Amino acid sequence: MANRFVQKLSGLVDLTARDIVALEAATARPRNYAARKDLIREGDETGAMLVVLEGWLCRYKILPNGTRQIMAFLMPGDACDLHIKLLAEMDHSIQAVAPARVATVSRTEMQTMMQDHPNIARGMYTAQLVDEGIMRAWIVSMGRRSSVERVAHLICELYLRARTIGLTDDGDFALPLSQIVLADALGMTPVHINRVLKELRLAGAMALSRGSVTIIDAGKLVAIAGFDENYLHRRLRQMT
Amino acid sequence: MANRFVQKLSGLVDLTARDIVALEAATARPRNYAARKDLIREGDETGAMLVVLEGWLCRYKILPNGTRQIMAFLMPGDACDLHIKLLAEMDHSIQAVAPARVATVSRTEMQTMMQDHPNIARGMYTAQLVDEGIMRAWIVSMGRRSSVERVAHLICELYLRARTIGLTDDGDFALPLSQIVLADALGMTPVHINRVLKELRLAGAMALSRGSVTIIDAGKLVAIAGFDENYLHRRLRQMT
DNA sequence: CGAAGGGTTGATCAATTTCAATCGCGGTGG
DNA sequence: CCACCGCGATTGAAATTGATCAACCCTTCG
Repeated sequence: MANRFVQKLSGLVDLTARDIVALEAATARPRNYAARKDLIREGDETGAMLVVLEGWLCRYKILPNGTRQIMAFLMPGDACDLHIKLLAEMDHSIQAVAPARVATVSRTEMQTMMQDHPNIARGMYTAQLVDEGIMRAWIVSMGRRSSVERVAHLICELYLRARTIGLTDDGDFALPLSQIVLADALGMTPVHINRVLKELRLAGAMALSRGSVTIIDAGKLVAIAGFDENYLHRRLRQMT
Repeated sequence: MANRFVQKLSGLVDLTARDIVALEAATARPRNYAARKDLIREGDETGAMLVVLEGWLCRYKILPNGTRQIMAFLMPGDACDLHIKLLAEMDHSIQAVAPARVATVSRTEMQTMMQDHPNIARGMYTAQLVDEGIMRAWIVSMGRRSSVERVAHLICELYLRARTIGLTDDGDFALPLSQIVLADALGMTPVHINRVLKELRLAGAMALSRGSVTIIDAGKLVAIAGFDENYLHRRLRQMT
């Protein structure tokens, strides 16, 4: 099975065979985590950078009133928190939302690799910029989109991200997220998520069941979401 | 008047006299922008990094339905989009919300400075991590806080950020944001912002008028917001 | 002096949450 | 093997939050 980290970076920059060897070596000893297992908790001292090879993680925070907000999903190929060692402690937690295989790369290891492999450095910085764009898109969704638009937008985003790392099968892809997790990510109640999903299904746009999404009518879904993929910056090869 | 960029970075890392000279040289030729002036528009080719010296900017995006969402405020000392040249085009716009004085630093200039001044490099990466934490906090606010909590939380954040660069005067600070701008930042309507501000004033927590905020009872405001300053990472000196 | 842009308030409306109940499924212990 | 349990999914009805619509006021600025 392909190394998703290599696959993702090679979608952002050109990698040489040497670069690929280095990336594979750095992620050669992954660990497995069960769903719902916390990898890092808010308040923990900062540690190594994580690289997701299989499965899904999320960043989240629990509020004083007990509600939870998910701020990001990390799927295979995604890395989190380059340079994180510069901060003293984590301001949020990271959890596996589905069974995951995750490699850890220490800051020094990463720094050495980035010094020796400028393509990798460029790729990492680019990935970080894209992740920031994704966060901004989430802010926009939460602030100014209705619940239906919000759900549709998130599915569009996740579908495209999954597709660039080869995890989609035509209009289908595995989405190992319960409606409760979706609710925590979109700032809604599980009850309302359920109604919105029904609406999208009846509209013939998409259907979610047993851990996988079927895009029934992509055009319709994109129209409902008001989705513009520019923030995912998928056309990078031609830049300097 | 102190160079706010220097002031901000020296709150994150120790700077030598040489570092400070380099930073001052890099920001020596700022330009002035009137309120509401766009510095960068969505779709523009990416350019230099901006450094705010005086005044306030915001990042924002206009949706198809004409509404606007602000995703970040940039105050004096804040820099935006280190490495931005790695992306082909901007996925959002940046505008002055108040009259601003802004320096631009090209990517090569910045790279040279970071190579020659490791402290500056550490400071820039740290600042970027903090900015990401701020974005995540905004996602949490939009997703899981009520309108009163949201307003209170934003004011707490802006107050602390302003204080670390020396822009506060006891419980007072200049907040050059109209209620309309606040509404665009918090995903609410101006009408509702107005009612929430009234509520906070009547509760004796804070008051906003003519471009400045007075924190009447900080404890009360923090309690209403459920504010935890950890995400601003203000105690960094002791790290490696 | 007049116009424009914010700020303020009231009344009504719509979206989403809350509360409550039921259903279905996979896993577990007997 | 089967009854039971717990969690997620689903649906209905009531309650609440925040949006919308519509004035009016005040200050600033040309």
